[in-house]
Amino acid sequence: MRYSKEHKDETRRRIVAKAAVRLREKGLHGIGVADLMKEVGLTHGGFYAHFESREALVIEAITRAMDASIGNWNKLAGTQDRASQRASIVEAYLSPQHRDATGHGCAVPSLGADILREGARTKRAFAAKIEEMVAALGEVIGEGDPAQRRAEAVAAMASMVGALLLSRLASGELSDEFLQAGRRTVLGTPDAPADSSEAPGGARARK
Amino acid sequence: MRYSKEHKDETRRRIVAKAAVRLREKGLHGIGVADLMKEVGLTHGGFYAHFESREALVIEAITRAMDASIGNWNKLAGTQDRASQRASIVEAYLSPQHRDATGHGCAVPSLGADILREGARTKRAFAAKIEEMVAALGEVIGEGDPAQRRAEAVAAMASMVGALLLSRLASGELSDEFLQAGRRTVLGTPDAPADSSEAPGGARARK
DNA sequence: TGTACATCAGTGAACGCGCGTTCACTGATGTAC
DNA sequence: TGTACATCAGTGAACGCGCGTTCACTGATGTAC
Repeated sequence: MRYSKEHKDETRRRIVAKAAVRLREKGLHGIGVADLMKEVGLTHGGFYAHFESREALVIEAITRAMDASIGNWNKLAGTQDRASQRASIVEAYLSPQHRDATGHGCAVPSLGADILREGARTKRAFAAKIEEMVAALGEVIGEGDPAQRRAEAVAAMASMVGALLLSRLASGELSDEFLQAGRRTVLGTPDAPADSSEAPGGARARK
Repeated sequence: MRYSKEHKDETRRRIVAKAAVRLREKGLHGIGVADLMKEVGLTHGGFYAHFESREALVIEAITRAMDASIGNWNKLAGTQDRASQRASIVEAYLSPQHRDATGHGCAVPSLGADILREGARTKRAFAAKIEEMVAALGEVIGEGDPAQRRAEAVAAMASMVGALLLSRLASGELSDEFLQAGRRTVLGTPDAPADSSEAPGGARARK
């Protein structure tokens, strides 16, 4: 063999990693095989030594991206009390950093709509990962019995995904308002339950 | 002139209407000029008698789709007390019907992620419509002073968009759980604040 | 009222381009002897 | 240790296809006379 097994595995890993970033940034059809391989420093013909088809790579890249989210959440489990864990996750998810780092963020807001139009294989893989995300989230942020924890995770995920997507879509002021609203919805209303200190136009503290 | 002015306007309207449906269903690049014109009963060459470019049509179709949402909400204003209006909107938005009717539903969950990768013109048009949606929603469902109403609208929109998107992505059981969770988040927890009657596996009443 | 001409929404072939995939080939390295 | 051969990750031209856009043309109808 020209290259060791490790070399081939490493090349494959680099392709998947790059795809996981670029697909989230540019959409499920936003980058082609040729451009992707060029970014990894190779030519497009070699792609099919690693993957059966473009779709196979897409599924792997998505899986990898979502496993990263799940892994981050699992790592947090048991490190603090549940309320603090919830706060950590929500603050990170609804931060301007996450909003602006599409390529390295959660795949649900950036690729969700795209996935709905893909083939059954891709859709199934994504749906399975969403189940895992809910389960992981329930373990880290939920309180009470399993059903209660799951319900909290489901609700939190919906608000976080919607707030992040809308904060990316909205311009200026409103973008931060979505992040802020999402934090309040999921964490309760810590600072001011019904005050009017958030008059439009005011600067909005983050974090 | 071969056809009256009304005839041309009518043709144009049919193209925009069909595009508004198909784009939401199949994504911003999911239907081409030729197929779209065929669905309207014409050939593709005639397209450019109506639109400067495909992008121009896309912007118009999106605008039309979002105006429909805004119009629906505005129509409701003042017909009931605000709490009932809120319930009407949320029940409709997070209904299985809306989940399953991508082509006729809210453009935000179905096209939001696509929009982020489009040109500045498309992005600006979409952002402006999101502002309008928030404003309309605040008028119909919000309580209190304007800032408070706006904050409620922003929060409600985030939860509704996220819940709908996730309910489309999730398979089986979890799909309904997202709709249910979204309803509870936005409407409060009407039936059972912290009970465990929603054990996984149980049938879930809708409406 | 009747006729010749102008208009222009719609037609359909053609274009240039980018894409996913295929395939014959290369050449560095592991392996057999 | 040294040499001939086999392997296979990676190369780059070529393919078939679909897309957005252009353009010369058509032909039904409005308008001028």
